[in-house]
Amino acid sequence: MGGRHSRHPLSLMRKIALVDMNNFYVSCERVFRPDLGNKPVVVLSNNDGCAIARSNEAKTLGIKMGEPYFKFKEIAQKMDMAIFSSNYTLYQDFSHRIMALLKSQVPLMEVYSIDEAFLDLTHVPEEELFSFCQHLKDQVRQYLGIPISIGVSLTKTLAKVANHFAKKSEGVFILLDEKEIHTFLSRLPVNEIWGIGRNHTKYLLTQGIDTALKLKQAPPKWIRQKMSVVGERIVTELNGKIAYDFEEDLASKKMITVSRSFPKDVTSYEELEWAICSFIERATEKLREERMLAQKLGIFIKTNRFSEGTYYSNFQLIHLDVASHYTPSFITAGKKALKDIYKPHLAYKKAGVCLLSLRSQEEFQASFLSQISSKKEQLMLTLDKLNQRYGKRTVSYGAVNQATTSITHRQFLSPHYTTSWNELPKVK
DNA sequence: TCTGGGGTCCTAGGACCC
DNA sequence: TCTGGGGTCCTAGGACCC
Repeated sequence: MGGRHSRHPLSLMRKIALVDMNNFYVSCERVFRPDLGNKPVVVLSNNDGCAIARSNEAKTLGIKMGEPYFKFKEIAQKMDMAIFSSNYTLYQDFSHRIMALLKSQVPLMEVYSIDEAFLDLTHVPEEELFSFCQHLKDQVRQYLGIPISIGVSLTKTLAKVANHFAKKSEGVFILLDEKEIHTFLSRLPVNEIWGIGRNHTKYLLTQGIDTALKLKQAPPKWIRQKMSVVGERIVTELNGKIAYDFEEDLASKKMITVSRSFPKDVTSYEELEWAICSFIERATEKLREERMLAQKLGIFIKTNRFSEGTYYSNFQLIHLDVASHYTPSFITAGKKALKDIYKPHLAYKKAGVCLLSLRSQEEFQASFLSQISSKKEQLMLTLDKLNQRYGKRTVSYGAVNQATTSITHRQFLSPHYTTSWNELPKVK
């Protein structure tokens, strides 16, 4: 497959692979149910609300991503479709194992999502690329039972494109040759490009840009004006120049969210408060797992966006005095914020919390300690002056030492991370 | 009856400072 | 009538992703 006549000098040419696990959640379920190999299979979201993964057979039957279950329940029964509630723990575990296997085969890898990873294959000679990828694919299939597709090209965006065509062929697709890139981009609808969503598609179509090739050839300045740097980067990448390089460090999280749709409408303040508190509990748990602290808490509540009548959705952000990972301080703030945005006589369908302004414990600790110690120094200087004026021993230096040590201790070594639920009402 | 959950990045505009 | 200018930081909201 292609690449032999590339005009790029080898030394400058990056080869980037995108590995994508096919119909990932469905494939995980199939590992334990080989009998479902050729049957339509669908995995549902939380509360069994809508389809979030579909086997090829289910796609053929017209089941859309995100389609509510009640809308295709009938056809599901008629076609003997296998339906699963989602099991994220299982999928996460599969993902970790596959990523570890891939990582052991390449010098540089970036995990992009639960079912996708970018690999740097620059070191693999062009004529060996195909078999190298084929081997990766076979290994994952053999050891973990999950089918994957691999697309290789010059940039991440083009690797995504290559992967798109890999899915339509044998699962491996190498797209390095300029002419071939041209050909395949001309066959790709503009909305299939990574980063071009509904809104940009709509706009581009009005401008007569309906294929990836036309976007590639669009003037970058005009694109920048209309679609900001994001659009400009996409064009750059389509032209084979890297705009999104591998992420070096394992970037730490910038936000932690916990939210749920309620299976039934929630009307009482107490139930809502209970939900918010349990979300905060889970969110702060995640925060501690990440070894981080947060200084802001956001809470939101929404009524059903699909039902007629007034739609109410509100969000409230609370600034804590001190960054923390201590559940009760967020609970207190959350309860107060909920009072501000809660409106009685409404049926709430969804609520959630998010933690923002995250910092690593180490970073925060360092700045906190330096603040404390500079305060302490100031205090000591003042004490010196006082003692000189009024005679020594008037004020004890020991007291200052003790106070600062105690503050430090309380801030970082408190064992009381979780809260007790005694004061919270139970939901029947 | 029933419609997911968790993220990232960018921009414009306001507040504030010198 | 004339009414600084530049920088930074923060926030809300939009767009997109899996």
